[in-house]
Amino acid sequence: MTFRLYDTATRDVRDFVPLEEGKAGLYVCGLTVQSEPHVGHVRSAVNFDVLQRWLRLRGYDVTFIRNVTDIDDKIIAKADGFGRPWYSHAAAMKRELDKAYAALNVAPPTYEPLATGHIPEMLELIETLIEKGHAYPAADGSGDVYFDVRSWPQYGELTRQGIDDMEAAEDADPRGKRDPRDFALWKGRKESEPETASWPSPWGRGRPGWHIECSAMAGKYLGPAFDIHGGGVDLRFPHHENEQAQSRAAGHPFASYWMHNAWITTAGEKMSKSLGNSLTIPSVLQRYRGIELRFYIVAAHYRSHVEFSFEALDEAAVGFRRIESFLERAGDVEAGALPDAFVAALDDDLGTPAAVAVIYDTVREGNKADDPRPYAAEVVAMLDVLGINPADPAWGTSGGDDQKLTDAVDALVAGLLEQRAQARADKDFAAADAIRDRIKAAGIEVEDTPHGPKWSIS
RNA sequence: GGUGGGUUGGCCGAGAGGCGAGGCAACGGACUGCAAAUCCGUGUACACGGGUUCAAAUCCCGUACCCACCUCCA
Repeated sequence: MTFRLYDTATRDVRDFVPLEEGKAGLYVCGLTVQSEPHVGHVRSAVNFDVLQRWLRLRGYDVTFIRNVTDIDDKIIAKADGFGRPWYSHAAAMKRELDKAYAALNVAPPTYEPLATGHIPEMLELIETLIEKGHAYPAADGSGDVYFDVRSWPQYGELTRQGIDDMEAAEDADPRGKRDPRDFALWKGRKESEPETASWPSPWGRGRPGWHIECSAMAGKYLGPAFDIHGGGVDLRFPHHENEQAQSRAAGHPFASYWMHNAWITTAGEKMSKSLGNSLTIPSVLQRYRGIELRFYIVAAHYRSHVEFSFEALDEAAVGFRRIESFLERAGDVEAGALPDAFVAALDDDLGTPAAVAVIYDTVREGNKADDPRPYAAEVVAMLDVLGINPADPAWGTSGGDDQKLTDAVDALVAGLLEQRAQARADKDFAAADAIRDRIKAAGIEVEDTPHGPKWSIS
């Protein structure tokens, strides 16, 4: 059985055939670090994290590049609002992003290049495009350089659009463009912009256009041709279309497969960066554990639109706790083998919903069995693939004060449970229940198990 | 105008021609002193109208509604 994935470019599910046997080169568009990350951003990261884990488990030597855009219009504009330089703002938001990734157990990529660290590579690519007749410096002396879409007949092939069918942007400032659809490879510095946000170039000081960074960095770290390019659906056009056009026009075959994750919306609206609402990662993590949010994300297919709601997240969290309590009952086990159905699910375009169903089936079998451990071993292995194994150290240890607090509560509850045990032994159930109710009033649930009573925070 | 996607039971969410994915909730039962947990059972769900087929949620035609992208976006 081979891994199959949906390729946006061909619009069908195809066998994954890497360019080089046993290796997989993966480039994913990360974020523009302009504001706090929200649930939608993290969905993309989690989806591609699962892809990375699956490819590795499938035996591929994976090179995973996920870039960070740390210079662009919005960053400059937003930094102004904070009263700090653009680079300071970008760095601060990058730290928030890293925290969010860590909180969701998103494994780090092989390398995480910054746009500002690759200006020479971009300039080189732009010059190649000019030499080949696919780009030109603006005639208006602005210092801008544009990609000439009319010079590239395949323009629009990724998203199956004809140039003449495209609407020109309403706010399109024709500037020095030959065609309104031409896009900026390089932006000449404007007087209003900070000097620090510009770099020297053959066309004067300026900064890179948005798309060129990905072409340059993918080329540098993965080579002119690589296997998979990913990102959110919104990036298909213009970003990915432009990336592909400029890379291929420069003579690079570029990506073999394109993967795009769907949106998470709220109240029917997409989470735009401008909303800045309650769905930032820090705010969601005040109410739910990272592992619960990740489970919620992974329980839906990456290509399906998700309408975010706290009710749905609640349900997911409750369901996930059933898996966790099964593992607690089973005790410590090593990861075992993956059930065939689970492997088949992930091989089929990362079918995580079907994979989660296999986890639940296994949990049920384990709950029925005299010895749950073999089942727990399978469950642990499956959870590891999805990045939601509660025992994974990535979720952090609750040591220190938490542990001291737990010990203190345990000592107090233990005394009460002894009294209750005595009452039960005396068949004085009214007294026994009164003790249990009193403990419950403090927010602690008592359950009787074959191994004696157990308490947990309710 | 162009391009892509969607509409599944009380709710979430898979599936892409033929045994009702899975979860949450609800109800009944087993277990329990009672609970909890766990297990067993209970649902005739596929936007609408036609069509193809022995068989359609799944394919075809049409209709309605929703969403995304068209140079800031995960």
